[in-house]
Amino acid sequence: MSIQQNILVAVDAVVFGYMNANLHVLLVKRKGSTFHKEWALVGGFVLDDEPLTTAVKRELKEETGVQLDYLEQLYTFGDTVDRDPRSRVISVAYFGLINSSKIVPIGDTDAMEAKWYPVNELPDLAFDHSAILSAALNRLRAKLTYQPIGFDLLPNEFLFSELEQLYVTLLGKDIDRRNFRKKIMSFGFLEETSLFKQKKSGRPAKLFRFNDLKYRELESKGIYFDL
Amino acid sequence: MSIQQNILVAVDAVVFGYMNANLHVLLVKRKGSTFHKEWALVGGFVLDDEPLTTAVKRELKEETGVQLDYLEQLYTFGDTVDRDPRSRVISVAYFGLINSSKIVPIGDTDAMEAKWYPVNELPDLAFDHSAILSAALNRLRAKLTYQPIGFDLLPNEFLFSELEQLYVTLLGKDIDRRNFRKKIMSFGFLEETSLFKQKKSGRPAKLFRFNDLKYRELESKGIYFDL
DNA sequence: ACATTATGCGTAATTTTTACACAAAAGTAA
DNA sequence: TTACTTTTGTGTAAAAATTACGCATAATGT
Repeated sequence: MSIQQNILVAVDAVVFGYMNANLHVLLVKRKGSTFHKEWALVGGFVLDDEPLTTAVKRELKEETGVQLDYLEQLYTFGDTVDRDPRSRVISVAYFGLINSSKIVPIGDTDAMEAKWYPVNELPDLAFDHSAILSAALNRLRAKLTYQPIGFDLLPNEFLFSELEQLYVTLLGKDIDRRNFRKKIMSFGFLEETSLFKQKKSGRPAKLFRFNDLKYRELESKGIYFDL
Repeated sequence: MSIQQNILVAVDAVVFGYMNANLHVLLVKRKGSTFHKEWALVGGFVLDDEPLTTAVKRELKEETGVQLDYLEQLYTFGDTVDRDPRSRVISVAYFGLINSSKIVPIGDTDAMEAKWYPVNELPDLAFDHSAILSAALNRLRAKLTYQPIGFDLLPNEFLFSELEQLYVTLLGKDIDRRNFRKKIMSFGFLEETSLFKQKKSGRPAKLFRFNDLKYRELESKGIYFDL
């Protein structure tokens, strides 16, 4: 078998972070010849002997230094704009989340190269990255309602009101605080800590923790988590 | 930008058909040098200027002559066995369904090259095709419960008992005939025809038809279809 | 005509979801 | 120290959805 192909394989990552009660995406300013100085998703070409997820993590490390808490394959975009005029590129897009307490503020200087953008204040993006980002947003919102994925966007210990706020922000619809709490607690993967957190005013609130082990145990029993 | 890559891009299709009250998969017997005479999914290399779905349809036509009623991207398998020892291959897997009345019996001769296999009597498969098939089965089963995808496996006109049987077979759990019917009918995308079908014995049953337009209208209103 | 097979309904019990209000624990300002 | 504001924490009743369940109808075969 002797196949001659001229298609390049790339990976792109849509990485979401949650800060200031808002969803953010990690973008980098391109330095290459194509789309020079434009904002784009983190990504790049896959090495010959490199697994796809390894490629994603490598690019992420090289370009931003960020480490992921959640990563899954999103979709493969193959019928799109070329990166290099001489060759077609197909891009395997990934979708990642990062724990908000691990977020390193980057790109606040003038010589910035990577930056967290609020999803409702996005700049124009290079390539078809707007389409990829849009697909990732849909996936995130859909997944949020049947998989406890929101915890990967919060710090390890968080207030119930923060969790609630996250859902309100990402799903864009109101939640009844009491019913929400009842539902989440009924799943059994959240545990109270002995810690409290005091805001500027109001009653101090318990901090909660997501018990990943417990979650996996429940999941393996085929239990569903509809919100 | 001058990238030298040695990765080949292929597509593979897991095509499901439903016949004799059983789910089947379309397999082909390989003729190439690698995995010669072994059974495999339909697939092949993507042409340089060819969209991915076009490649899937082309391979399908070339190798089996089958036309699809439903096609969606499944997953990209990239960390797997090489097809060609000289190069790495990543494969974008697709997932397709075919209307059971369009199924052409193939491969019943001795010189067969393509064949419908019942999913519970599968032969060993070439490459990592077992893993791909398994992912497709999971996707099919999951999707069946929130999207009216089962109709693409049935003839245009079908009995309610056939639809019910399909769900029982694919989901592997019992269904209350009356509740099932109520639920499906409540969605509003099934319509009665004036036709009847007579089995060997028993009361003749109405034939139903899936109204795709109506479905899309409902779907665009954001209505969900949980089973 | 009688037994057998499969279709086509309707209603009551149970479970899940939704709606809704008030007390408790802090800070702040008079 | 008291009154006011802010935020957390909980329970119950109404409504909706799901589940369980039985019997009449329309054919075939003997």
